[in-house]
Amino acid sequence: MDERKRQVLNAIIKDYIATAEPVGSRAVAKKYALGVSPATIRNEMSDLEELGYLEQPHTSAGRIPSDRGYRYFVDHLMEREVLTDEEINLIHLNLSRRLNEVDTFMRQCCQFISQLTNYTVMMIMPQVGKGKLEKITFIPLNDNQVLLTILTTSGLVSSRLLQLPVSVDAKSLKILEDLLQQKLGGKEMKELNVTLLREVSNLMSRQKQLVEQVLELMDQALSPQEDERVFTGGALNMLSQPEFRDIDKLKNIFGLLEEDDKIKQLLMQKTRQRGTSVAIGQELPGGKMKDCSIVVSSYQVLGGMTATIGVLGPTRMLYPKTIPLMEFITSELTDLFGRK
Amino acid sequence: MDERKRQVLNAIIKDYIATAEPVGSRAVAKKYALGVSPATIRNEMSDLEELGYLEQPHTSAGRIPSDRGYRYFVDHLMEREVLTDEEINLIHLNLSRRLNEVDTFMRQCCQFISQLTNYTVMMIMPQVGKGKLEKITFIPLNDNQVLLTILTTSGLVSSRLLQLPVSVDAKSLKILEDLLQQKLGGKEMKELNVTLLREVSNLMSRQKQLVEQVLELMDQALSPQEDERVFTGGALNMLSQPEFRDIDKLKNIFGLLEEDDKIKQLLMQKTRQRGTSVAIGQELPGGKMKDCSIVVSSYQVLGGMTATIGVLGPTRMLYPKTIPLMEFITSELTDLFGRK
DNA sequence: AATAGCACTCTCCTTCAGTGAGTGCTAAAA
DNA sequence: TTTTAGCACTCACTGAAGGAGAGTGCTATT
Repeated sequence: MDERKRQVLNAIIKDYIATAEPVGSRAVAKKYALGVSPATIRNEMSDLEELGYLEQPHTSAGRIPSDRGYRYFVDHLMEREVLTDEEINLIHLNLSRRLNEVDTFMRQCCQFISQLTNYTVMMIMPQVGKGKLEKITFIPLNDNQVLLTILTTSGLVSSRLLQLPVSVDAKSLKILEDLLQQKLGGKEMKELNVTLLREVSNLMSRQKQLVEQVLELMDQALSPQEDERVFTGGALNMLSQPEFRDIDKLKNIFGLLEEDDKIKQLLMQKTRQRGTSVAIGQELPGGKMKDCSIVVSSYQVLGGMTATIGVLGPTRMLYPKTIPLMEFITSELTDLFGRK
Repeated sequence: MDERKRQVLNAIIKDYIATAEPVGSRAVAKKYALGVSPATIRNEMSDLEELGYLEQPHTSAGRIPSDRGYRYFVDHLMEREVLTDEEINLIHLNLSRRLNEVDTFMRQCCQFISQLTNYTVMMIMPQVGKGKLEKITFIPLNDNQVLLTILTTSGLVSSRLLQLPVSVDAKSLKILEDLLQQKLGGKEMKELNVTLLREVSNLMSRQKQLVEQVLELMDQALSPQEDERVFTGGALNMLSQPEFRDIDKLKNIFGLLEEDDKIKQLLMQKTRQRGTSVAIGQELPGGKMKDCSIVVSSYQVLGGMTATIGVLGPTRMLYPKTIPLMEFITSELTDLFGRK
């Protein structure tokens, strides 16, 4: 893999990313003045194909990058674009705006990033289940309804509405609250399973039935299923990509976007790596997304938890732009959620 | 418009709904034994076209229903399908399941209805802003964060996290809470604008600055924009409709689905009518959705508020199935939210 | 008033040749 | 040995032409 091969590969990938059309030897020689003739380029292209970096849709067409080609491009060739001041300002403006409840914030964030990148965005929420419980509160709303709010060390608030089958007076509730606070405060959220809760319930022998019911509701409300919400935005952007003119491909992708579990799987797989990573084409699980890539980036929240953002686009993605963008955004988010 | 014309129109629309292909005179005569020859049918079809109920894609093709034709079908011709026991059970099962926080419930509801109908579903949440304020609570979480929860007469809870720029002690907060409760309790939510809040703030002269800030945050948090959340589900279903093989049409529709404001507009327009109503093709505003219809249905929530569900599909929609389905679902929801 | 017959229209499909972009190979030049 | 020019070849794409098929509209007949 000598220097000229790299130049040729770089040129082809850049051109293909820009045009979505197979790139011919003549075009490379012309646009990216490498000082050699098309014939020479052809030889190099032939070599690159043999090495697995390029593909040919049919014998008399130009070349397109293979997944492996993109991988090499991302790892070794591309020159990262530097964010413009304008973009930086825009990001600051949009991310610093009133720190809402997590839910709203995530939704806005998705929309904003999808506008910025022109790709589809998927996010998973910082998992409440992973911090330590800091404060637990019951608010009696009326005889049957109680609002349960939980604050974790990560600074996240999660609130759930509990429908009680029997009425409870405020005093009993207060006692229960104090007890739970005392027993559960400082514990890891994920330890709050039925077993532990039941232990507590044994202590409250007086109103055993009530306690049991409250605890069961709590357990249910805090289940991971409820916990790890998935957000998406900018699915529309997929429709503008020429590679997804085909309805069947679109069906695959939109099908995935409506299944939260699949998205989680997709994002979690890459989350272990710190910072920003890329999965290209076949590197994605399932095989249904062979023409897609995702840029996955995590940000830290207080308490050592991570939240994850994924940008989904065609393999022919603007990596040199998208990757720095996501790195910057997640570092901003880490800042935002990292300081109290 | 004699009986036979109606039979012919009915037959054509039923056939077109089933096949999405222009319907010819021969096909009508064969499948829907009307006891007359294709030639006779042709004459009737020609008349129906003159009356505006049918259209012809080109001279030598069969006929397809016009928007007006569908309208006549929905209003006068169609035989409503009766829900099967299976469907009724399924609906019961899915709607009665644990009454979660509104948010989660709405999301699940959207998904469920889109699966049931095979169309795209849009919902707007019961508007918190339309009930009366019943109970207001501050929960101090730490020095800077306060959780504001509001219960309305409709039985809905809405909670918002407030970030205070200065720290507040619990006692002051309690005083403020009591005062707000006293002054604002029983007031219509939509009256809770800055003016009224400021009035309150004048009463709290001691800690004026703090109060101002809290109130401003409250006002912001309760703004209608935050209030009227829009949910969608089953956008994927659109991709299976043959009329939306065309990417540009899809873009229009998906574009709309990502704009909450447009959806609100769409649903609100029809909401005034009680019960279930249908908007067909050009009857929809904007002109971008000329091949779509929506079935809009509202359900009542305690306190006289209404929430709205819209089912979006092609004009060639299974009206006889979808309309009864939506009527049943909304009546179930009214039941569910109507009883305490 | 309903129907059979028939010419006519228009789309869709297939075929076919022409065009152009691009390759791969070979032989000559550097 | 590497690079280049030349050239034949391949293959997708386009547009024209022709045939098939579905369906209509008109007219004459029942």
